[in-house]
Amino acid sequence: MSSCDLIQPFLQEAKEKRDKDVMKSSDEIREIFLKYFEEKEHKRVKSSALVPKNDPTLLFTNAGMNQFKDVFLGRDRREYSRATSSQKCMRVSGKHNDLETVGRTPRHHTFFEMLGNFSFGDYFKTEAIEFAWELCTEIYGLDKDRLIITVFEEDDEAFGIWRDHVGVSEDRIYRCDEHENFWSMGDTGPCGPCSELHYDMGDLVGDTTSPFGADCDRFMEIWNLVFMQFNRDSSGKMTPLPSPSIDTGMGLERIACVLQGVGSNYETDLFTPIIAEAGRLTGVPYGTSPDSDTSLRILADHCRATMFLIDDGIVPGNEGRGYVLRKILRRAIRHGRMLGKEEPFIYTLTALVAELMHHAYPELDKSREYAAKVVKHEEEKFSATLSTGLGRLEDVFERLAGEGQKTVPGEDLFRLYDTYGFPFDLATEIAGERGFQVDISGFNQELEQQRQRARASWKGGEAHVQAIHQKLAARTFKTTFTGYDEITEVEAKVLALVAGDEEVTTLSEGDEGEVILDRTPFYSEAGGQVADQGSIEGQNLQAEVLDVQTPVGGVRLHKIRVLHGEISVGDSVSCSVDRQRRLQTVNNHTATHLLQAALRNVLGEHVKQAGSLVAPERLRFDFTHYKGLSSWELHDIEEKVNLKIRENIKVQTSVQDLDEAIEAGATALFGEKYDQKVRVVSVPGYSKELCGGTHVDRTGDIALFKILSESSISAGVRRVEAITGEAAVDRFLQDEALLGDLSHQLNTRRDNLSAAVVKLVGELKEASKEVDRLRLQLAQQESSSAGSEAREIGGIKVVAQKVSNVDRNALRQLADQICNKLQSGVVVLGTSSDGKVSLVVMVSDDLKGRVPANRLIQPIARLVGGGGGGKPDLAEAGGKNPDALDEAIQQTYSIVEEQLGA
RNA sequence: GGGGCUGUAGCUCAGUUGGAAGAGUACCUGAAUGGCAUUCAGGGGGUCGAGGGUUCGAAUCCCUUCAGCUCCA
Repeated sequence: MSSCDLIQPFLQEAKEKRDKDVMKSSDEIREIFLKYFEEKEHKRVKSSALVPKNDPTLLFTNAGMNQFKDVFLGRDRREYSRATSSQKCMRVSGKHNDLETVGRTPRHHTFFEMLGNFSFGDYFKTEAIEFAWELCTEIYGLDKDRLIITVFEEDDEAFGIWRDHVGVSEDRIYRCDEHENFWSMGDTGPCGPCSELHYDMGDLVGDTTSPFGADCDRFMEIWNLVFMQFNRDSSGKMTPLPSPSIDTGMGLERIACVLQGVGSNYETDLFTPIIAEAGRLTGVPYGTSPDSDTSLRILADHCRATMFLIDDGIVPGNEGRGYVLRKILRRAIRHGRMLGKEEPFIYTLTALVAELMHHAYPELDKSREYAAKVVKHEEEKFSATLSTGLGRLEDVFERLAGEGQKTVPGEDLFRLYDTYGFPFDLATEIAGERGFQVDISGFNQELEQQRQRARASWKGGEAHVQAIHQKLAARTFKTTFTGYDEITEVEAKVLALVAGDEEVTTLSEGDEGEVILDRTPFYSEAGGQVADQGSIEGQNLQAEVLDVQTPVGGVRLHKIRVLHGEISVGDSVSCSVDRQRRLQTVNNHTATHLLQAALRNVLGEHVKQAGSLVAPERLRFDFTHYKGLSSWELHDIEEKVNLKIRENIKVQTSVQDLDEAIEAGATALFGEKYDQKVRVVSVPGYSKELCGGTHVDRTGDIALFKILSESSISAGVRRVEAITGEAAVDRFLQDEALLGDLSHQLNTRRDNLSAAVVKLVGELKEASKEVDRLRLQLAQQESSSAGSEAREIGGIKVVAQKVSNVDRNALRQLADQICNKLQSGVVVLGTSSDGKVSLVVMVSDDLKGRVPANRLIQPIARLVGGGGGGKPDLAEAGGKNPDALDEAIQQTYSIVEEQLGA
């Protein structure tokens, strides 16, 4: 094989670089890969974000093909059939969970970059294999004698290509089983055999004798070529795909390891600067001991992951992706501590990561400072978690010492870990220092139980796309959207009709169903903007449009209800959007863009959209920010948005090439997939966003912008809700009326309202205190004028009285005073108000053993139709029968007598 | 998605079968003292996260909800 005419100059250049040793930097290795496939007519595609879009089955992007998944599945089409990318990936949960092994092996990472080339029904096995071989041997200059090939055991075709076409000798081609060399996306869908390139590390890892296939570090898989050849249905039957595809993946860290001639990925230039800096900061340089080296490797890995996750809009939190980030960060902090560094320092390492990687990922520059802030905050918070955990651990030690135990039960350790986030290994270490054993198996048992609980309740899965919609998608309808300019009386033709789960030819009066048109003014719900509503009319038809959705690419479904007549496939109809509703929505949409610009302006460049809703009534915008907004900031934001509205700027829209638009600074939603041609909406001089939504003509149309609320929706994500136009004006008028009413009620000028309320509240407080005081005084007078002399019952002074105009608090205070005056005795007071009775019984300390208040009060309370209780020195009760109060008070003496006698 | 924990004065937190909302610290006032967390006396400060229920009575029990922490997926 030879044909590399196309890339002769490129090949020449590569060879020269190799000879001069400049090809060895990872930046260069990545660039060469992408450049090579560009030379082979591949479209260079930017890495998608670590947060997969529209794929609930994935927590993180974990392979280069993720962003092309819908293309492979035939749900989406691109303008190119060959692509290449360097994809950011995370393998930290689910099927590929490498977290525990990171840093302990030379190869595993949480974050890594996957180089890949893809064919969407274009070339297949022969070219894929040729490309891989040529790039490895001719361009990267790998030693052919160190390369080992594997193919799927039944894939004679691939075996043949390697042996006959490429010329690899048979003894270097291994056939592997389904487990190793057969790939599938899920239980159903595209699948096929793979072929892998392995590199013999040999002397680099000090192992030149292990056979291929042994569990060792000698042979490293560097490239996996997946041949998407079949479609597997739910019964397991495989049918050949009409246009087979290619998906390949080569870990950048691994090929760098090979090309830089080192034994471990951690010794490549992707890691060494971070490890060196971590060593400097902790004072434990690399090479000090195996344990400290492991910690340094973990630190380096986790710092990379942290920086990239934060850049993609993730904030440490307590669930989902945020939790994974927190876990990674805390592991890093923990290893920093193991190296003796307790003060925050990880945040300087993440900044270093941003600096090292900014050639390939220039966006990191923008989030470097923000990431440092977030990481430092997390480092400080973890310290707090550790110290409360430490306190709890001390309590456990104390308890065990009291019980004479020598082993910390697994239950305690698990509780500390599960509830308070105290690391198990740290607890073990401290226990050891205090001379305690730990029950490891007990701990693991608890952990396993928790895992099972969580798994048992896991219901998640892929979002369900109705079969009928899938079927329609295959027919590739084309619906032209006229709704940017033309929204009423748009002539269209009915292409298809759906009722329930079936395709139909006609919908009649009273029916609800879905219709696909060739042209439509109706906006389909997307990008947060809700769908248009309106009407469809025809010769013998009147129907209302309730909703418009696009469940699968290319299928724009109008959900309608037929009011009169009927609609059939092939009919010509006239479509009109509800104009009022649309205008309000449009106001809110453009305002959302202004809001986002203002947020970045006021809060900083780290603000990233995390969701939005644009409805006719209001708009909602979620974004990443680490703390609540002050009223000053909110005010500032409102002011800036309103200023732009008053400037009455002409809103411009244009269709541009994606890369050009991004280059020109357009804000793209992270994780969103865009076509190659994108629509850019800009408010010149202020905002520029990729957006398919509908917008106002001039910003002045919005009239007024008012924020209604600002709140938190999850850790690190804030939500702002706002209104515009008519709704905002209405709101303003309502507020006006309210203020007018208030100043009238308080009889003061409106600029004095606040002061007046403060004064009023203060006075009210004073007054109610005064009332309490006076009531008590009154009650005192009443009780003394009623001749409160105590009766002697069995040598005990007893006072029983009814008082008026006191609340329960005063009743208690009064009883307290009388009791003090008696020095030794029993006081029973009762009062009634609002048809209810309150009773208090107080007994001096010396008597509470003989006549406990809580026992005495019960029979008295029964007399007034209630119950009560309390402590021996003080009891309270209530009742519902005020008429019986006098009688109950009188009965007190005999009840005391009874209880003394008993 | 499933567990566990927390929410009480500006801050750190007590609060027992449901029965008087507390301590330390900070703050204010007064007096004494004068060397590194000065002492003493007095005082202000609370929708006990929110809403509902049970009860004569709820910080406490039940339900709902919000926020934070933490583990598992």
